[in-house]
Amino acid sequence: MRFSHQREVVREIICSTKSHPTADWIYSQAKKKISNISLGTVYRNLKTLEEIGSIKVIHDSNQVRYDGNVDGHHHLKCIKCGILIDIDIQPVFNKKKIMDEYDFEPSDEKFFILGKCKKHNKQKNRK
Amino acid sequence: MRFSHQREVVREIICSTKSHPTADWIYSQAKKKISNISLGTVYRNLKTLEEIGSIKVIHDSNQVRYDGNVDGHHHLKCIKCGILIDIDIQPVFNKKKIMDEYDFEPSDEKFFILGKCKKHNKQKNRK
DNA sequence: TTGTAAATAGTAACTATTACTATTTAATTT
DNA sequence: AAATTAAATAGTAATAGTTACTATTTACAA
Repeated sequence: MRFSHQREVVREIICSTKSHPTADWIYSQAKKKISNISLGTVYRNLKTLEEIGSIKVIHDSNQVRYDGNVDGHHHLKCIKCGILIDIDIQPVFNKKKIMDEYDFEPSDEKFFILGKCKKHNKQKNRK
Repeated sequence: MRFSHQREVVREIICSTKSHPTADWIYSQAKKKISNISLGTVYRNLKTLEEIGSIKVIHDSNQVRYDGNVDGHHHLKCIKCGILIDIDIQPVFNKKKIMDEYDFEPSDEKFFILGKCKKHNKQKNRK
């Protein structure tokens, strides 16, 4: 694949935030560096970057978000403000039951925990 | 809320299948019963039915699907054919760690297991 | 029955994404 | 260093999925 300045800018924007941005936000940030960058270019490069494993796509309800953290991890999602937070825990499940009962061969998991983030829970003893 | 024949038809279509249909498929089925039903009516009723808890919405990659099974359950997804299969297992995770380390108050979970369904795995001793 | 507000059908509008095409550019060859 | 070439781009048009709008219909209460 040929080097592309636009692709590098898009990649850097995604990999330098933990905010799980949308295509539109990435586009607005990219325009700060390349004022005439095209939205189509952003979308094309998002797809390319995902294909080569530089970023991951998160389907968060009806929004598509992008994640520069490509290590296996999962997410907390606040039901009040919608923020997505990376977590490094792995859910445990009965793999044998899945294979035996459903005749299914698991290879990956996507796990979302919904709830209230620190700004929105009712915890009393907050610092 | 007022009774609506259209809403009942939509609900019945969703609740009588395990196929996790899309809005479009529901619309095509609904037309068999009410030939001039409007797609807008289908969408409006999908939203209403979700709000009153009669159905659930599943965000499956870039597709929106509807589920008549409203009991807490999760899904297997085949990476070959895309089929979604209901599973009645619950993932186990370290809730205390989530609360302590992330200051997050979990209330619900969404869990997808990706892999190969019985039609697409490599199991030898199939019946 | 009649009155009414909710729900509908049909259509237009909107949003996110992809497709198209002439031009530009990275990288290779001379 | 200039010429070559195919990949990538900018700008625009098209598409798909969904929501908004409005005149008409319908459930149901008075």
